Amino acid sequence: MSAGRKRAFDKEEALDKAMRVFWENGYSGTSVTDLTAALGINKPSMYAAFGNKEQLFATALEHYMVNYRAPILQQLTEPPEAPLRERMKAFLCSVIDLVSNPASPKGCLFVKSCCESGSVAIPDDITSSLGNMVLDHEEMLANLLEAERQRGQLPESAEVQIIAEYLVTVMAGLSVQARRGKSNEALKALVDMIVSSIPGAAKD
Amino acid sequence: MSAGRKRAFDKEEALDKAMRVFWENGYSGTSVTDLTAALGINKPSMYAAFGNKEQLFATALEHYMVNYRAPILQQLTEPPEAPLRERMKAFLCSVIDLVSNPASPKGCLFVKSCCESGSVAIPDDITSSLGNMVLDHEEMLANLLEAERQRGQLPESAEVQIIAEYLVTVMAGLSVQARRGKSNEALKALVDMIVSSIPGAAKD
DNA sequence: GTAATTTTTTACCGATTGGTACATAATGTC
DNA sequence: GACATTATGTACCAATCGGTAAAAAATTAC
Repeated sequence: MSAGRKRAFDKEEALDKAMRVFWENGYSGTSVTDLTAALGINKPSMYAAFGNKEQLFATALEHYMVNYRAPILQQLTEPPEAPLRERMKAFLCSVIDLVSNPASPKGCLFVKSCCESGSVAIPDDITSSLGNMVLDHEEMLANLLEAERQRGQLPESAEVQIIAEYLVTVMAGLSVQARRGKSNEALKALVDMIVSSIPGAAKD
Repeated sequence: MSAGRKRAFDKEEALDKAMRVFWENGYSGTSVTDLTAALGINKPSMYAAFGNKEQLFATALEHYMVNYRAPILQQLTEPPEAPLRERMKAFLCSVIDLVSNPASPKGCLFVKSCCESGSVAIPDDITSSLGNMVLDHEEMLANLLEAERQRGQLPESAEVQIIAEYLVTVMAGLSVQARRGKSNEALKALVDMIVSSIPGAAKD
């Protein structure tokens, strides 16, 4: 065990709180004072634990992607015996539950950050890593859909790359709609229509 | 004619420049100094002409809605003899041209602002007027679709409200995708898939 | 020309920004 | 207990934030 005074706060808890401040207010809209107030710690403690504002944001964004966004993907693959159409509906409903959860800021932190990226106030490192994240996400979806196609859950002619990009686009749109106030129920009323674009899987 | 020194800059031109700064960097990411630098004027001139930062943003947003976003709606109604499906494609292509125009900031200022809305740094007036704008937009689309339905361009059973919300959702998604770097061509490859969700209009 | 009016320029305001120096407090090692 | 190590609290930094006071410059009305 290393020597020294013990940290008086839980680092993982603090990270989740910081993530929520960024989620609510964005990178530019969040001040270091906002963060330390929400975390209940002083600035030197924050800087010692997380580097600086930019590094804390990057860490918080990754925390969000791993703990909030990534788990939803599971709905798309399980249970494997369910029709793809049903799994897609469940997947989209989970997305909607995330972006319109009453216990969290509205919308998706990732989508919000993408909209903010490219601004002069956003560090270049963050802008480029956000770009990579979207590409990775689309690639993962495309691979997953390709596997479904080979299993016969999509027609042979299905363009999995296009479908993946369509899904990412719709997910981003749902996030914006939730952010501006659309209810969970209103968004779920769109799911059938969204899924009906998927070739083959759309058939009842 | 009123007395006094003449304004040395064109107010409408300055408004368009200010709009582009907000479009690129958002409300929180834009400083008054950024604005005066882009407009080539001093701060007192800006405050005299546009009030303050918040009022200038509200004016710039309206300028955007009227001059950039609203004209696109025309693609959905003209020419009236074209099939709705074709007009919808043209409409979505115009949206894509707006959000991925090389001569403008990427994405849609309106969508970007919706994502920023609700943050503590955003004045409440702006957040609520953004909410109204989305509702107005959806209502306008729904009315327009209802007229098409009565013309026989949509099945009798078509739920025009749902279709309108679906379209607004997809438009927001396209904006986010453009912002994070997707090309005009890549986005247009999604149009057929998007339109194929529209009942009736989807049939060739 | 003179007065009234409006814009521009310069210089400034208090408050807040992200970030840190430094002393103190608490812990583990020996 | 002495010492090295780490965290905390206070107090501060230069820079920038949104916004303005006051004087000079330019214009029209008379």
